[in-house]
Amino acid sequence: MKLSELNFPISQHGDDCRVVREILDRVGDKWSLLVIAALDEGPVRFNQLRRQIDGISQRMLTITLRGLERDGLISRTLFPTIPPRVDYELTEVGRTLLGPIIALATWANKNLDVIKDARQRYGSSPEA
Amino acid sequence: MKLSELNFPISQHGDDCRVVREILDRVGDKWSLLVIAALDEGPVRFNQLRRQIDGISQRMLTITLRGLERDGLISRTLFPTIPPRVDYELTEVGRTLLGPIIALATWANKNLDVIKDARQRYGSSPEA
DNA sequence: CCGAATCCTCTTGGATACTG
DNA sequence: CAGTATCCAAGAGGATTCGG
Repeated sequence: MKLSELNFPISQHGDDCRVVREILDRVGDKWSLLVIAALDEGPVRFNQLRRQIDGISQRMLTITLRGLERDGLISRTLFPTIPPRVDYELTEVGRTLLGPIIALATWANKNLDVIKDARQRYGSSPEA
Repeated sequence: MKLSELNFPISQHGDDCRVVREILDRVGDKWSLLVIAALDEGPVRFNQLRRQIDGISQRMLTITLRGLERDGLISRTLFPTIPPRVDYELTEVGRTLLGPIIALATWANKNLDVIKDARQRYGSSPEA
């Protein structure tokens, strides 16, 4: 399959761009895919997510979760207990994103070493 | 398949992150995937790419191409003619990325409308 | 525990002008 | 044609502090 076959309604020339771009604008940020990946196995609480993702700040976790909720990819459930408890969970739509993510992750697992090697060589060739 | 099954050598808890993150750090920028997509059908020259991608600046095209070349995803061929001519082409490794990209693009085509609708509703609920 | 608000820094990336 | 170099604006994102 060619990428150009994907944009039936939209483009004529190189607008393969548009579609790819629009996804990247959603999930291409620093944390979105990680949050989705972290929700792979079921509902998770806020601070649990925070520990799980490692490196994410409270602020960015909140922002990322809001964005994903806003786009209908995750759902937020508040238990009005004291202290409060909030569960985040993938929606039906959100779960369908796991496929592409796994495809990317699998690719990464296979090719990360190759890429790192390539970078090594590239970095050492200009000099010396 | 679960995402957690992917990280055989690396992690123990939520480090599903690492792998996904490392790819995103490579191709998650504003232009990399678009350049790769643009090279889908074969070798392309610099300014041809520039027109094809639409919106990319000369500077960013150069930077993006260097990065992808450095990582061994594309190859650069210089024809020392006057005026000079440079062809960019996906490498073997680079072509394998087309699969995951297409998976993402396909997902986007299916779900972009759903996402936009979700955002509409989300935006209108707080107020009113 | 969950989150909002403020501040401040660093990176990304666009515009422009110049070279071989 | 195919870049490189410089300048600059905008935004992403971290640290910290406060609130329910």
